[in-house]
Amino acid sequence: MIALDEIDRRLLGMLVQDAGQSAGALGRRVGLSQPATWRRLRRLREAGILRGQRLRLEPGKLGFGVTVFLGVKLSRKAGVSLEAFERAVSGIPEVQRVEHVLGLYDYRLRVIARDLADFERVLRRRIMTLPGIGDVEANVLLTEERFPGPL
Amino acid sequence: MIALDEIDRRLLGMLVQDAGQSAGALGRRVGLSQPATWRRLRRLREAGILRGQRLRLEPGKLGFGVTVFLGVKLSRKAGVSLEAFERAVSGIPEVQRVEHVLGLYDYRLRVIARDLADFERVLRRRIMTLPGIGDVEANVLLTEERFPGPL
DNA sequence: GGTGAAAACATAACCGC
DNA sequence: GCGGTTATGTTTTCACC
Repeated sequence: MIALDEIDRRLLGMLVQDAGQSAGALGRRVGLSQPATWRRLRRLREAGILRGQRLRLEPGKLGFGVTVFLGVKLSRKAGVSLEAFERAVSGIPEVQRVEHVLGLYDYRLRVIARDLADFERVLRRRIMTLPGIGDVEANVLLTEERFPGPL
Repeated sequence: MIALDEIDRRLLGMLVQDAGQSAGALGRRVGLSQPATWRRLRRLREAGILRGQRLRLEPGKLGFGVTVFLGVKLSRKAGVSLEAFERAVSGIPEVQRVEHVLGLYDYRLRVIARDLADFERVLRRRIMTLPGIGDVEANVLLTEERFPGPL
C-alpha cells in the first residue's frame, strides 16, 4: 500500500465530487503544475486506488422503471457450489449487481426491470429457477442517494 | 424519451464497460468519425441518459476493509419524518449510500469502516442513535460483482 | 518538482447527402 | 435530419532540466 500525502487526499476529494476534471484544473487548486498533478493521478491509478470511472446511467430513460433488491438464501449449501450459483446468476441480464455477503442472506442482488410485471417474469422464470436458491426477500427501490464517504 | 438506434446502444454498452473512453476510440470501433461519435454522446447526455461519470475508488487501498449492508426498519411508535431520518443518516461519513425501499425494510444503507471494530463504533454511536431507528439487520460484504445489464 | 513540445482529444463551424 | 472534413483550443503525455 502506498503512502498518500495531504495533496493526494485533496485531489481524491476533488475528484470524488466531480470526476472528469482536468489535471490542469485540479493542479491550479492545489498549487501544482499540470504535469505534476497528472503524474500524481497516474501514480494513484497505478497504485490501484483510482480504478477509472463508472458510467452514471439513468435507467428510467432507458425504459427500466423498476429496481428491486433481492436477498437470497441458498437452500442446499452443502450440495450446490457457490460458483455454480454465481455463474448462473451472472447470466441473467436483468441482474446488475451480485454481492456475496455474510449474515442473514447469502447473496444480495440488484435487479432492474421495465415494470413490476416485467419483474415478476424475471423473478419467476430466471431467479426462482437458479440452482440452489432458497428463501428470497425483496425490497423495491423508491429513492437512492450516494455520498462521497470518508476520505 | 428519445429513440436509440443500434449504434447508440453499442456506444452505451462500450461505455458501461469502461467510461472515460474517448470519442475517437469509440468511433473507430463503431465505424464513425470522432466528431460524429461525439455528437451522439452529447445527444445522449442532453437526453438525460448519460448522467456523467463517477469515480471508481478502491476502498481497501484507502484503509477501509469492511463493507456492511444494513437493512433498517423505522420504529412506528414515534412520529419521525423520513426527512429527519434521511438528513441525519446522510451526515454520517461512513454511510456511502442510502436507499429508500419498500418491503421488509424501510432503508438500506451501505456502510464502510476500517475494520470490524471500527464498524462496531459506527454502528453503536452513529447508526443506533438515528432518530426513529427500529430493527437493524446486517450483512457483511465478501465479494461483489457488477454486470452491464440489459441495454 | 518545473518547462516545453507532440500527440490526442473535445468542440464548433461548414459542407454534402 | 444524418455523417464527414476542417479548424481551434484544451488536455494528455512524454521528452528533458
